[in-house]
Amino acid sequence: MRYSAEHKAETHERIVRKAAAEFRSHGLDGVGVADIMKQAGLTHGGFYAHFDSKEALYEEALAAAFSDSASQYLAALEQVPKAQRASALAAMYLTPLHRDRPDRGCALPALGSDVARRSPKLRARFEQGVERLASLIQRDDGEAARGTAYAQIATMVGAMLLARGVRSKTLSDEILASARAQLGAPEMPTR
Amino acid sequence: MRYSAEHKAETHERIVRKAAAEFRSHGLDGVGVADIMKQAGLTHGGFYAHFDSKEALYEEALAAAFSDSASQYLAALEQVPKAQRASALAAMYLTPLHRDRPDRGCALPALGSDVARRSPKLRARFEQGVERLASLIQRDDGEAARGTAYAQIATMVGAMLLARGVRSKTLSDEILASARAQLGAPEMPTR
DNA sequence: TGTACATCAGTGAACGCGCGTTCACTGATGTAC
DNA sequence: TGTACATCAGTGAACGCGCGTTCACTGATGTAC
Repeated sequence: MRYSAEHKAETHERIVRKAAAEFRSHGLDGVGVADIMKQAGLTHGGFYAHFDSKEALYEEALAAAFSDSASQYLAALEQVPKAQRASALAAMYLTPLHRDRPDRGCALPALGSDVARRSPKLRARFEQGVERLASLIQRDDGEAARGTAYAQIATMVGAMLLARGVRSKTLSDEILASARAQLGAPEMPTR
Repeated sequence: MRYSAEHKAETHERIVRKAAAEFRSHGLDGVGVADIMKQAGLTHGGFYAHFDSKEALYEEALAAAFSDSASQYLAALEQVPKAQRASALAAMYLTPLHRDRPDRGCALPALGSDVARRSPKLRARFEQGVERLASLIQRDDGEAARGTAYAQIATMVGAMLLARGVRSKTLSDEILASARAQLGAPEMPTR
């Protein structure tokens, strides 16, 4: 059955979106091509009409994950005065909801350990995600501002990583709370 | 060929040590039982004389990884006045050498994303690693001190995660440097 | 003390399963005439 | 405008490979007598 070009583009995007969620939930090795295709309502054989390899999907899915979360944060931060954006981002980021829903959250803590061992191409995508998140909270483009932004992103990402890895919910909450406090994030975050 | 009890214990420890290094380098799914046994100078069949399953090895290897790095840091920090220990740990931790040698480094950034999706048992081990690292820099046992310690660990772990994930060496160095600056770490770290 | 037997760490072949990828095929729709 | 052919997204079986795990076997050493 032949389909139109728009139909193909839609299908392609649907696969990428599902993959972006599944990879963040279960890791790059934790989901198979067949799983993802099934989630997109297709059979596994058709995968290669859309992608050269699973690796190619990694790249698109990672980019999609960053686009999702970045635009989410961007929309919310637009309504916040520049001076408060850094702490507002921390407040949005460091929530129990974000911890408990990695499939919809930031790909940095979800896939960081994994991506560090993958291809330079994939790490270049990861890098774009880091830069994008950092750019949300840079007040100006001085060197010092860049440095501060990276350190804050590191705190956010590290806190999320630890909060997800730890077994005790109490400790997990405490880790998020202490990172929020460190970054001057308001107590009860919006969103 | 039968061996003495000490021989068995030595072999067991050798397997665990190799596993601790290999898992940190290549991830829990990135190394097979056969790889590890080969590294320990044995064949894969003998694995089950030492461990019930690969999962059991995960647990021992993670504990061993934390013991290694914790005792390493502990020895160095003993010679540092209590008030400077937090920044001294940051200086030791946030080095290019640590970034480039995950096999000998902290398991938190190396395996965090992975462990977050594993069994509660494994996450309990991970939690012990977090507590251990945090305890190195707690000045007293007040609640505030605990919180500060967690936030600092998060910054260190997050910075290492990002520094390893990013493709550009320049950016990677910059991330480490900004986290060091954030944590008041001396410029040229020992070790 | 010397001897026969039991033990069990380690070997290497084999099993079963899942996964990425390939391939022959389908059939609805676009295109050429 | 109508018709024959070409295209190609999607199907589902199959392939090949790696991996965790099992198993029959080995043989040096500990133990019982």
